[in-house]
Amino acid sequence: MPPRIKSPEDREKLRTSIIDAARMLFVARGIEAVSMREIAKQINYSATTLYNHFADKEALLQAVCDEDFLALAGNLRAIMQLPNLVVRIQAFGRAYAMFALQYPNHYRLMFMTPRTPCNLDTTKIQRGDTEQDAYAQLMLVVKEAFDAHLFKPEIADFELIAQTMWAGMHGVCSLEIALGNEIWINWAAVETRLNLMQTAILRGLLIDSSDLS
Amino acid sequence: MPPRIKSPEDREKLRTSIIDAARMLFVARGIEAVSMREIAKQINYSATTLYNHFADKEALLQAVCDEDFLALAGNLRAIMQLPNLVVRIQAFGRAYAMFALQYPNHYRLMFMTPRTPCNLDTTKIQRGDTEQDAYAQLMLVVKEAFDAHLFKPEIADFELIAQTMWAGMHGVCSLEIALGNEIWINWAAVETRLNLMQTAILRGLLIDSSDLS
DNA sequence: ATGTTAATTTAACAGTGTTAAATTAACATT
DNA sequence: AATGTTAATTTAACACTGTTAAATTAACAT
Repeated sequence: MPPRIKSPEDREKLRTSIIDAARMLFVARGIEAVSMREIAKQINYSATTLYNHFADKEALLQAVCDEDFLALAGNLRAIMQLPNLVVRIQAFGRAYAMFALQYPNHYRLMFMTPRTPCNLDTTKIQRGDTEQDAYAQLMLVVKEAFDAHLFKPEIADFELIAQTMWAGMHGVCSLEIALGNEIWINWAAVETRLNLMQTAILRGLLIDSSDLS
Repeated sequence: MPPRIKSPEDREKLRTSIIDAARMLFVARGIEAVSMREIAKQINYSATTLYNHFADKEALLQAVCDEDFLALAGNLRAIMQLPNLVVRIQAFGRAYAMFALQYPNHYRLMFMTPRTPCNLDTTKIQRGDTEQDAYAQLMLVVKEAFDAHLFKPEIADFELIAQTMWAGMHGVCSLEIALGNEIWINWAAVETRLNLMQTAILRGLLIDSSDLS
């Protein structure tokens, strides 16, 4: 039996240790294959203790996801500094894809699993904050290129452009995660697929795509 | 207690009635929310009876998916007759997306859920058969356009082209299914996203994209 | 030493997928 | 017609799941 925790700091420590244990197991073996009891055992607590910190498994999942969204946003922040707008967009998409393929179980949790829509009250991510929200970052990058009139003028909505580029990279990544091992598909290398997706979409959207990879 | 079934024909009938019940429940409420007991009750059998026809829940799932792959391929077969190659490709992608959005739980099962790779022995789909396999159909359509030199010459692999177009449409559909209700995303209408995805990719891949939608 | 509070656990509930064993209906054989 | 055989079906159970009410128990204040 572990020593009781009273101070708010230690309580917070326990909370994050639960999240970390949950993440480790989720990433290693997939979400639904991991039980609350296993997570608890990992940190030498009883399963019921988890319910003192999270309403239910879903809430714990949400907390894990929140941290991961923050991590993704952190990864992408450096890229936002690249001077050339098109290069920046390309690097942005590439970094996003690397995150997806490096942590497939994670990515599945975050972007491939329908769940009850994110509760904006319980989440700790400031949506729309370009420091914390990868989607807001994407929007920023695309809007800048949009304002610089890099995109074909018949496309009036920069958010639509952003969502299309997102969907393109997400399509490659999620197919790779879900069906990458199916032998009846003669997959090209995933890097090749990512490259073609990106250049194809950019060629389709940009006015001048003469110097794409 | 239902009358016992002896003849192979009735056995087959029962088998498909299990599959149909499973599909109905899966589509209505999602995969993991449906139990074997529920499926059994739907057809007034005991849960154990299902295990006389399917090794486990996974095998039953596989059987449901198989029939759905066939249905999808059936949907697409009519489109293969369209004379204009580019129009055919566009209609193909659109029909694929309609299938995805009309049966999201289904689609999730088929294309968004990683599972042990399809067992080619137990599946009844003839992979590569353009009558049964939607992927083979896509390959056929794209190859025809490829052989007609409609695509930019620097892209040497027609299968890569097909996989990219697939990933594009899949990206829009799967994001819609997984995150379509998230309120922190200001989604454009899904039809609009599908349209832009298709024209953008085709503009990026085709030599002559002057008369796209 | 006693009482209070809250962190933690134990024990339980209703559910899950799955299986061994027991039923029982339909058939063939005597 | 009575019996035996086969296999379809069910009952009962196992080990697990998420979750919660109730019982513990450690740390604090009085």
